[in-house]
Amino acid sequence: MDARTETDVAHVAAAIGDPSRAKVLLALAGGGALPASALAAEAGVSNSTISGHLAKLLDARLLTVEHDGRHRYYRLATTDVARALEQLALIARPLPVRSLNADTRAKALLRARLCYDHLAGRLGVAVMDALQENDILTAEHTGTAGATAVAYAVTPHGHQELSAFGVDPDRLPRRRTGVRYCVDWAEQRHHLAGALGAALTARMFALEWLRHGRYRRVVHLTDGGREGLATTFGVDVGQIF
Amino acid sequence: MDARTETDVAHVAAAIGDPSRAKVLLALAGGGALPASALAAEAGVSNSTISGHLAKLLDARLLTVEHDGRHRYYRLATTDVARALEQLALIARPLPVRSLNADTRAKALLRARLCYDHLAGRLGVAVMDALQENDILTAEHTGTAGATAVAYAVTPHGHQELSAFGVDPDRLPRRRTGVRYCVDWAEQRHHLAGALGAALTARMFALEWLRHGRYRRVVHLTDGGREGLATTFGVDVGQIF
DNA sequence: GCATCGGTTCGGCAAATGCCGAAACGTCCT
DNA sequence: AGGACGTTTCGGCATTTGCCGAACCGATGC
Repeated sequence: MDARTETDVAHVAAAIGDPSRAKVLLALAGGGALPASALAAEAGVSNSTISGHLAKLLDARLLTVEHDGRHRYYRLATTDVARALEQLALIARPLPVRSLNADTRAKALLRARLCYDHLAGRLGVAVMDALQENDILTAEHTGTAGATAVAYAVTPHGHQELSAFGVDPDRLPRRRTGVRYCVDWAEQRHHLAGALGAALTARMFALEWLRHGRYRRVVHLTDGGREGLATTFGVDVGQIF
Repeated sequence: MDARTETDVAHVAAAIGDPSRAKVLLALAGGGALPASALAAEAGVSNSTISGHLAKLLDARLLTVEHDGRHRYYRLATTDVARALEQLALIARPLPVRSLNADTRAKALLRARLCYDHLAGRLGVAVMDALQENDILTAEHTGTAGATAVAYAVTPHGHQELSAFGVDPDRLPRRRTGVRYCVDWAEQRHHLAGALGAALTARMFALEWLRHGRYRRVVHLTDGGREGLATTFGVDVGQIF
């Protein structure tokens, strides 16, 4: 039936396991696409060096390229790649900060960042909390006592609210799990993922509640966003920003 | 609040990303503990070489050691490590088979294997299916249309059945999610994980339905197991073995 | 059509890495 | 106490790997 055999885990891991390449992947973990030169700057190496790295990442199927004239835009190949990165981050030690710049950026990432295509960090967790408190999402601890399944579901009320907000839960891409969570590596708590998380995040960007930072993965909250989150979803961002 | 900053993904990935070390990790992915010499044999390198590798894996927090006299038993540090390996396997290419031995082993892994502490492979998926068909587990596609949450839960009926089988869903370790699924890298479908999956698997081993193979990760189905699975859970293993 | 620009390829260098055998270490057994 | 055993440490070797600058390639634009 299935021709698949043991898989070459070492090859993929080796592809990720170089500081420069990891920086590239993390820079793309915000779901965006960047040209080789930008990635070279991000990793702090020359163009020729990054080119070799990118070739390796392509070979390992971690990235894809889109040719566009003389530009080549690289992005993560699948959401599975992003998921693998998050899973590794869950195990990894915190990295010592090397510069003031890196420090402020690290702090920004802890506050609010993109986990491929949905909101993560303290803001992501706060939104997740607020959605539950306002009866938009329920944490269904189905099963009994010990055997709790931490499944999240959209309530009927939530269905209304979300539609009013501009995210129709019925019109999400089919082939992807709608409501899903992600364990936030920094907060060790859940934030909203899946198709719904992505759609909600996209809508917030569309409404200019959120803005990309200098690094796409970093997310900034606008004044409108601060107000919108408070009035629409009851998110108190006071603790975060 | 939280002192965590950007994490050193590259370091962990590099630790996994060597063929010998990956073999070690995969050998331990069955949840067992092995001494250094056994791991050396598994990876096909000398004792001195494996010692260096093990030191690296310890440094990256992927393994833990238990000293026992002149033996030292190594095992995966956390379930997160196993999860990361599975996630990487989901991306990785199938590895070309090098020997007849490796081929039969690879086929055995596809049939039935341990995913750290619960059953995976075709058998794992078959059990998962049967549990649902027999109303022991329900796939609650909560939410509407597009926003389906694929949460699994134990039914009241299932609660009875499982208790009768010797797995009390109320007495599972608290600190772990009870009902959980895992995407099987070979089958691309769900198999049962979490505390319940682990308990169920353990019980099957206790009843001698399952037996460890030469490699702990490989699982063999006994005659009793074949019958037990059929009568108790309605699993048809005809297609698999 | 020629200069420019983004990107890859090539050559060469320095550093890191995997590997082994020999030796050292600590534990167990007699 | 002495020998066997499982494991780690050390020294040395061959290979791989990351890095850069220079040259090259193809698309763009004046």
